[in-house]
Amino acid sequence: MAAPSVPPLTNFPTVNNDRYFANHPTVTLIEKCSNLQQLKQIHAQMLRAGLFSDPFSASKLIQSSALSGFSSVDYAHKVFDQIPQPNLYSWNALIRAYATRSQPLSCLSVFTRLLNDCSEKPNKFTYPFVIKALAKLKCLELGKGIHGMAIKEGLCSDLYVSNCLIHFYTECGCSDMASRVFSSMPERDVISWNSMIDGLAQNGFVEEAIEIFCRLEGEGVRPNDVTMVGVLTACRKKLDVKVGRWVHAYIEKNGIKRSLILCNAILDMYTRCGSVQEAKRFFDKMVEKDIISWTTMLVGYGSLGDFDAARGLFNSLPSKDIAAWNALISAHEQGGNPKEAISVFNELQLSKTAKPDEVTLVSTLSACSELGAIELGGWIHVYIKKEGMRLNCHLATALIDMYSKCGDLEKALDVFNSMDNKDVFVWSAMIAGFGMHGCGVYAMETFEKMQEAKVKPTAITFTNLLSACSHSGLVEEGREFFHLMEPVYNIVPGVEHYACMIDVLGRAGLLEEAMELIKNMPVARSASVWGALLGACRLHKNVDLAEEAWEHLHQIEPQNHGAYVLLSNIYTNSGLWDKVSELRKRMKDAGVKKEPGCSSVEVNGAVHEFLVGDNAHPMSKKIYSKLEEIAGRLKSEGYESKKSELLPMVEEEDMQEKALNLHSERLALAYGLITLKPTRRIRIVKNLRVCEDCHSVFKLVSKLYDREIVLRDRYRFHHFKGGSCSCNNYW
DNA sequence: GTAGGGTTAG
Repeated sequence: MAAPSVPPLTNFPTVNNDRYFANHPTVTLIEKCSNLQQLKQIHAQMLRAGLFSDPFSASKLIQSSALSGFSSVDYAHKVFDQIPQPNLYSWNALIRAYATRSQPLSCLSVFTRLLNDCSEKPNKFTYPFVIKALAKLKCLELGKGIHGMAIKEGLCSDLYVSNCLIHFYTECGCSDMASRVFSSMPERDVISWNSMIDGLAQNGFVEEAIEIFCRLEGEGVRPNDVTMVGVLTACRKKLDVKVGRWVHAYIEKNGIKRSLILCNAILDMYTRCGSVQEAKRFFDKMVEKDIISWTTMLVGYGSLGDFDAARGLFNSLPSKDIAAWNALISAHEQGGNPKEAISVFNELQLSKTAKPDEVTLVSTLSACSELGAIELGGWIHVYIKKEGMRLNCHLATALIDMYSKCGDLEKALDVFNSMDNKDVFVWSAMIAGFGMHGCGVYAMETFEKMQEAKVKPTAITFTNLLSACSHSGLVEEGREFFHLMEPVYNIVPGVEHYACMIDVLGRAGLLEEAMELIKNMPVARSASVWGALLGACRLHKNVDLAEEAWEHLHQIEPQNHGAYVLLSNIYTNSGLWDKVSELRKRMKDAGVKKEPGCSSVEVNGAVHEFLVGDNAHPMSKKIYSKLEEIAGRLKSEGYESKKSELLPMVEEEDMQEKALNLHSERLALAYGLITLKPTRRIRIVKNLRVCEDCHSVFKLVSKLYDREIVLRDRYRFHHFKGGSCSCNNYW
């Protein structure tokens, strides 16, 4: 840029706030800058020309520095510091700069300085910026204070201030306060309505959001594209494709501007509401698409479990950002395909096309949890520390869940204790961890501490808590929590809570009380309710009630093979052989297949899977000879196998002894004994429940081989050490 | 007599 000729200073008055400055050719050039160098030139000329004595001209420079893409807010701050006597306009310019550049803390600190150093009071322009920063920080209490200040100054009738307050309160999850601001406004514009609709939808008040939208129509306000994005968010959360379709039609009919964001929101609504076909049809018609559109479509394929389509779409992306990787990883993780999720994560690491972010790590950690892949999980923990990522609540929850489900409760507790501000998810995950390891008392203690920390429990917290009670035999406590849920915590017990409670009562042998509870349930009885009762009947050898429970369960889930196996075990234990064969025939006729047992053990970061009687593993021979060695040692210790469990499902009598030895968890155990150093714990994950015989064998092996073994089965953890198990045979 | 607010994917 050619240097503009600077008129001599004497031609211009030097008085503050004189409007002649605004027309100064140098000042008008500010907006035309397209790089930092040009801006710096202007800055220098303005200093030379003495234009900084006019706060207005200097503030123009602040605005340009802060809002242009080529400059920084730090630079804007330097400009501010050169203004000899900044007025409110200059202060506001700097506050705005920090607010829009997402530096809310700096924004607040400048605001505080303004209160002390500026002779003028903050005005209707100051408040919106400050409230925006507070919204970003979700500082509810501070925001209420600022709200109070604004009221005192009589600024709350200002449209902008009120609109910001609505946004602020909904960001803080305080929809009530937002509604109060909204209804007290003397005048509202479309932005007021939009903020209210979107805020309600984001906070899960979907009915209310749609209601407000209907009211907006009645009051003659014309909705715009942003309005419709909010309404679609509500539809998406409601999972109501009918309302979604109606909204889509409304957009077409009323000629609402179809911005890219709005189109993406329509697309997202269809995929989330389960109509991937409609999403695809819409997607194909979209004129403009961005990475969000593609990723949304990818998520849609993932939700259908169509991994090939998801992969195909992913491969066709010209540039793969981290969100696209995340969508693919999450599709596999959510679709019950954790191994593939981990393999995509490894591919991402190798490709280096994007850097894993928090979402990537959370999804991958979930996959590790499912597989019991503690080495990779631990590696991710180290990665988080190495990269200096802040351990937020999402990551902490995922880590606690991973360590718990991989059998390392100590590490889970370390993560838990390292967190300063724990949200309800973090607390609940820790309660679940204690529960599955049979530490019910600690789970309860954690719940107490959670209340001291003033964190409100959710329905999930109670599921975890009740499940902890059942795994530890805490009947009294379970009853008490269950009965306090609604009156004290305002959480209506759902079917999952009833199922846990029946488990609590049933395991303790209180079958009548359990049955009574089932009879009086105000919600529909699920398979899990009858399953819990059936399990209790096995433990307490009640054939009649078992048959009743099984019939109900069978009605709901005719293909549930676990139910067949359980009932069959109950018959076997009572010597009802006729009923066993009758049941076996019924199972065969119904075409129900027993899910094959599958166990995995992680060695050097790789997860090795074993099916029943598997000999696919390259070290198969060694594994079987190890199993023979174990059998020999057990025999010499006087151990005799107990064949009652699961065996009726094996056809030939002489296969029974062999079949026991072929149980997948034993193969995994043998492989662990061969490959892991004697000091290392062996961690095994099994998809089904461990049978009684294997449980006894594991106890003995832990003593004879002096090994710690951690086994996670379908229901809980078993820590074997020195010949005993942490579950105290209560499972 | 200068300025300001709301939206989409994981």
